[in-house]
Amino acid sequence: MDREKAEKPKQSKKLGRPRAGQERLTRDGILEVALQLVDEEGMEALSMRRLAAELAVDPMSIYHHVSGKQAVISGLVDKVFAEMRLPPSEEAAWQERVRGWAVAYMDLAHSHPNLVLRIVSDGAAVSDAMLRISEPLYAALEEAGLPPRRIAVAADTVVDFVHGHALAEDSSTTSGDANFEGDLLERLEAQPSNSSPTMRRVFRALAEDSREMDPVASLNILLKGIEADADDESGQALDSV
Amino acid sequence: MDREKAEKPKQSKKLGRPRAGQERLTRDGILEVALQLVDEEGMEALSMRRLAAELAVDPMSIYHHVSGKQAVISGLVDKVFAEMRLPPSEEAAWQERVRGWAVAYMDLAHSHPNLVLRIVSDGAAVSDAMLRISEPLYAALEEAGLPPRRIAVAADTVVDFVHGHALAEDSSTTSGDANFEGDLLERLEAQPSNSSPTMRRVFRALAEDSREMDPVASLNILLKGIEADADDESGQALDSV
DNA sequence: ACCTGAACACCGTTCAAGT
DNA sequence: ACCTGAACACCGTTCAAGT
Repeated sequence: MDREKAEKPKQSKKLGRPRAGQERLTRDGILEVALQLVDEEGMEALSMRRLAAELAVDPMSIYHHVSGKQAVISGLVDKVFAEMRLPPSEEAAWQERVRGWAVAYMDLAHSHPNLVLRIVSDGAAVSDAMLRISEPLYAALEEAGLPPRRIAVAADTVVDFVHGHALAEDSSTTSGDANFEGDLLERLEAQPSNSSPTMRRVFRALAEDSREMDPVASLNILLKGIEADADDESGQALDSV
Repeated sequence: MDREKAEKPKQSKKLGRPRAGQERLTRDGILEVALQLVDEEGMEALSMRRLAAELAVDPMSIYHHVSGKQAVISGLVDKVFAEMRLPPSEEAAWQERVRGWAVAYMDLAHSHPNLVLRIVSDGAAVSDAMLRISEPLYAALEEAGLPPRRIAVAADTVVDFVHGHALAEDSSTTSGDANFEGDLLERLEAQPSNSSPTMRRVFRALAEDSREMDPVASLNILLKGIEADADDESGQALDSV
């Protein structure tokens, strides 16, 4: 935790013998420096050799603590998930709790933008972490009165949406352009004039509307859909239980 | 389109002069072979050098037709988007048309699993392609009677969900394990016994339920939410217009 | 105009050796 | 036990030269 940061590989390679019991290199220390590197310079800056330089250590030394680069990345995802903190919101309505969970998860992704792609796609690392953080989501959905199968469907829907949204936010900020929304309208109007009439109408109206697009509006759609599902006794098509 | 595939770099490097006007290397030909390579061997098999070998050409020749590796990848994403075909479904209800659009997009992602990560995250390539395929989605949502702002929110919600779902499908099949669902229950029960009671209940019930998890169930939740949004005259919180 | 080869500045990882 | 250095088999891309 309070490991000293090796700011530059400026220290001489010859260090004094480390105090007994306090190893120079630890898995946690490696991950901490790796996370800093990724946060500051992006995923493409993370190489085993660069990481070693940052740690003022021979590249190969790292392999004594983690099995390889893939393990470093998975470790980072894991570490970031461990940071997720939910608002306390115990006796709130289930809708509020679902919203709170989704927002907390979105914030988590948002606070490490360079890692978003791995967070949403590193199946192995994520599924473990997901198990640890998802209970409040499932509990809230159970309180909505849904049977198990519909709880699972609703939870997947929320999680998949959050993942997709995190990616969209990430690649719209990452890929250069500041004004992504107005940009779309421009490119649309550069197209043949009979194409995409509805989108033109929509984006034109949006251009005169300064309000930000709030992902909570999407969450509200999800919540209304889940409510409707909870009120529907008949079981939609195949989904009773 | 009907370019001959260079199966192995078995041809001698010394080729006869190509027929006039029919260049040996074209952007399309490069992308076609690259897509085949990615589909068959995955993203990590795609290197400029490997691609050149597949084309029986010097690695550097490729740079005369595309600006670099990133451009190849964006080109692939673009190419794949161009393949999207919607079911005709003109006079269907708007719900049916939204569902049809989402399913077609999911199928698109599904048919190139190794490219999913780029499809959902290559902002630059995607936003162009997105403009070309999204009109039917926006048109269906307009028919639902939503004002522009809510059309945009609903469309984003659908797109983000589809992206998240495509990723989840991809990494659950990619990351080894066959039985992903049962696997979760096992790992859950290996945890301290007081943890995640709701999730245990849900997954236990699901384990005795052989039916597949159908993403259409999630789409139905979205549709019910959008319907509720369309029926709500008051404008939810900040979203009138 | 189009293609090539050598070269540069990197990668991740294995393996045998050092302290 | 922990760390190291050389080596292997790769990368993407620049640049000057060939036909």
